[in-house]
Amino acid sequence: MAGTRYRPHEIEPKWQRYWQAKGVYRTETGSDRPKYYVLEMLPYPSGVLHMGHVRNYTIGDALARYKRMCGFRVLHPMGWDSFGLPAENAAIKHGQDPRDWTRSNIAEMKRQLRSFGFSYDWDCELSSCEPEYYRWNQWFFLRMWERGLAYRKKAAVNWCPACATVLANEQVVDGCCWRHEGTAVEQQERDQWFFKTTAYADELLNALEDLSDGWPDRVLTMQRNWIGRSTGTEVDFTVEGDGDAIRVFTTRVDTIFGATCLILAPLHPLVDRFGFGDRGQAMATAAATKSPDDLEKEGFFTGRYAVNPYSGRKVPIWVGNFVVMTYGTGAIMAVPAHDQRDFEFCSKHGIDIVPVIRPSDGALARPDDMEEAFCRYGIVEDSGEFSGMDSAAAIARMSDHAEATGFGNAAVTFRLRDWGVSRQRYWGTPIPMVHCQECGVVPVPDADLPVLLPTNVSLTGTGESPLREVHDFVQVDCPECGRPAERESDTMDTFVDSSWYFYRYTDARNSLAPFDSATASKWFPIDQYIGGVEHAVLHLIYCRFFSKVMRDLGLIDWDEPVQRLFTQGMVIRDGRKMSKNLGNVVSPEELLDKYGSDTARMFSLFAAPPDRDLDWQDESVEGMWRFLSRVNRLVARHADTGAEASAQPTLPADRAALRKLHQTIDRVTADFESRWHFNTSIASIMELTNELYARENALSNGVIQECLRGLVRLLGPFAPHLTEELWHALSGTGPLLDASWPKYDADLARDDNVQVVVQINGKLRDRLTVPKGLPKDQLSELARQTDRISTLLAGKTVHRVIEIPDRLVNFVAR
RNA sequence: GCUGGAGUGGCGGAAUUGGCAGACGCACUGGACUCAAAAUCCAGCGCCCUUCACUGGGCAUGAGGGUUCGACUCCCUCCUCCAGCACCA
Repeated sequence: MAGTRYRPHEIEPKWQRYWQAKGVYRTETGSDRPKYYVLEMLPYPSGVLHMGHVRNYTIGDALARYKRMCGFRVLHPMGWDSFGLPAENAAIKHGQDPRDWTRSNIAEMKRQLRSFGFSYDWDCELSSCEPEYYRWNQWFFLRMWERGLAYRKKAAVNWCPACATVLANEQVVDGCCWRHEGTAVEQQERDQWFFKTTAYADELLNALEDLSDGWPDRVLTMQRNWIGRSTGTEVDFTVEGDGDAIRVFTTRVDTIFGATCLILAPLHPLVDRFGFGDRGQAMATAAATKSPDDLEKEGFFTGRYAVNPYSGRKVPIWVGNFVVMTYGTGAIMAVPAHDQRDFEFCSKHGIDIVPVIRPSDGALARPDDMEEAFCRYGIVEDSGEFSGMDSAAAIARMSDHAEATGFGNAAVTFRLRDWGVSRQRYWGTPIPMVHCQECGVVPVPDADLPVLLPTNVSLTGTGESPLREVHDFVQVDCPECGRPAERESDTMDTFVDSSWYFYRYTDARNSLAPFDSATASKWFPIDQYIGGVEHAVLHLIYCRFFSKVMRDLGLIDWDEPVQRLFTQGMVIRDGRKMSKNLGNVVSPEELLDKYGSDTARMFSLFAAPPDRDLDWQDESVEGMWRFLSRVNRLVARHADTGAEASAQPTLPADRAALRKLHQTIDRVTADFESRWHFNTSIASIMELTNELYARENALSNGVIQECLRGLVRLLGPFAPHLTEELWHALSGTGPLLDASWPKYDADLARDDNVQVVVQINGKLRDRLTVPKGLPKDQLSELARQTDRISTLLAGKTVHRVIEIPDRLVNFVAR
């Protein structure tokens, strides 16, 4: 029975118990209803739900409920990204076991999620720190190893002193750690495991085009930039004296006759060979700790020369701090006349400037007059047989020439690097590899998976993997020769865990495989993925890479896992992102205690369109509480009347109420189907509520029942507890999710009369109420006859009449 | 520097296709109810001018220009803010 007071703290737990007892959110399988997979990014179990989570899950939950009511079978799962540093740091700080800490956080967060009433099917819950899950990380690692997609190499890697571990390139932000703003990332040489993401660089880039319908432009652009494909030419310069070649990559081979020196990256192997290894190291370290803006271009001459294969010109070999080892070939040709950075470097160090490109409408610059490089395309000069060509033609011909002569070729370079997955930390998936003196690097056989993460490890946070000290773990027999060997002690980046988890949801208890392909194919691709934009180039590239690998392993037969992606905005308060550090957080728990979850959900959807940042204002939450109370009171007054719902108008006001109802159905449905501007959906439901309040006593019983049932169902995806309560009171049945989404009736929604605006010379002068659909000439005739218009038009000549039926008449008059 | 997004009342925001700018909500003001308060209900609420009042008029969507009968919306120039990328050769 609906009470007259809105009491969320009574009804919310009641209906949560009811949903759980009835198994309302269990995923429906084996029906022929169309599928819909709605997924929210899984949280790290920090133990505290914050407003960002609530916003994310409220959007997903509204969509899941809407689709359910529209007749889809919906997969709406939730899990835990439960490996990672905070657990380990808590262990170091408070001496707590990471496993216990994580599990109790999960229990707490799950309780919070349940108290919000999100419609998750907890039967597919997964937690990445459990062996049942992470054994499949290891399984994927072995498959990638077999295909050469997982490999080990010594490399300069990003080292965060605060995390005491290595970071992937994607985890370095402005030269600092993504978790430790202000902690500069250092470069260290280490043996590391990598996943060969670059093997799919072209495909990852090209497939972005297919995603353009369902993914935000912002994310597509970010990924495009991150992959950073650029086309150019690779050219060998021969080192004088020892016949070695230095290969450079350039996008402007047309300028190569103007190359006046070569510049090597400080960590280029030749720098060491020339005897400047230490100096190069020092330079690399100094450069890595500064942002590009503050870095003066510095360098030194190696005393060696190389020969330009096109011109035969002998050029000095320098080392420069602005040349990056990890891009292109780690060496560049400097063309100071046509590249601004080279210009600055060469001017500073007294290296020749030789212009070879002139503007198509001008003359070749004189080196002494140049104040900056001329970087645009133009006409090639002083370049032997290529002189006189325009840049584009020269680039093509010169690349061909390099290839024909054998000193180079056209080439494509990517900014994307292979994904470094080694972490020198405890709380992650053990890498399933063994190092044997005899056999080298040997994979752990499938039959021996999972390689269990040992317990009772002493955690110090010193920088070496804590697992190195666990002798039972490290000392193993070589799987190949049986002799004593050492287990790999690095663990995997936790982004490995989240790269494929959404497949596991479809078959979460499978102990024979990561998932069953046939089962997954019943749900994939993910119809709608929802999460924060901060994962645009981390998770969202890694998971695309994983899907491509899985496809090549024959596990799936599609290319992309996520059909549509939605990135929600941040929650802001006092102009800043809500964060514990800034002390401006609103805890969802507080909100729950004060208003209940429906109010919190409604507000987080109403305050801003979901893709924009949400400005949190405490007073506005109060307004949402008032609205729900209003709905509750309205429905309570008409529940239990025994009246049947009827869409037949009998009283004069009935027609208007039904019209408003169907106009609202139209708007809310449209918002779900296209724009996702739930703030306007809720606004229109408020309008409907206001209208019903205003007409309440003038409506027939049948029509008011009809309108209320419509109202409650429209509100259902946003405020599930209150509407469940009201739906039971109105209809005597439930759950509301089994009720169908209200059907829009265009006839009922149609206005009989419309207000038409009358303008003179584009200025609003009068309004007119006319029957809808009134033809053009009749409309302007009526408009002309009104008192105001006829007065204003008197003595003027009407040159033109613009008529938009049902909207406006504009007299152009003088 | 490059790329993407945004700029509308005191505030969050609306205007879906070039057609009434400010829906809906917050805050505020006034009224009703009440012994009183809370809650609730009703009304008002961009700026300026005009009128005792009814009213009437002008201005206004970051700035300036353009296209159009008509521009928050399209085009050009510029400013500010947010985000991402960046000696990427």
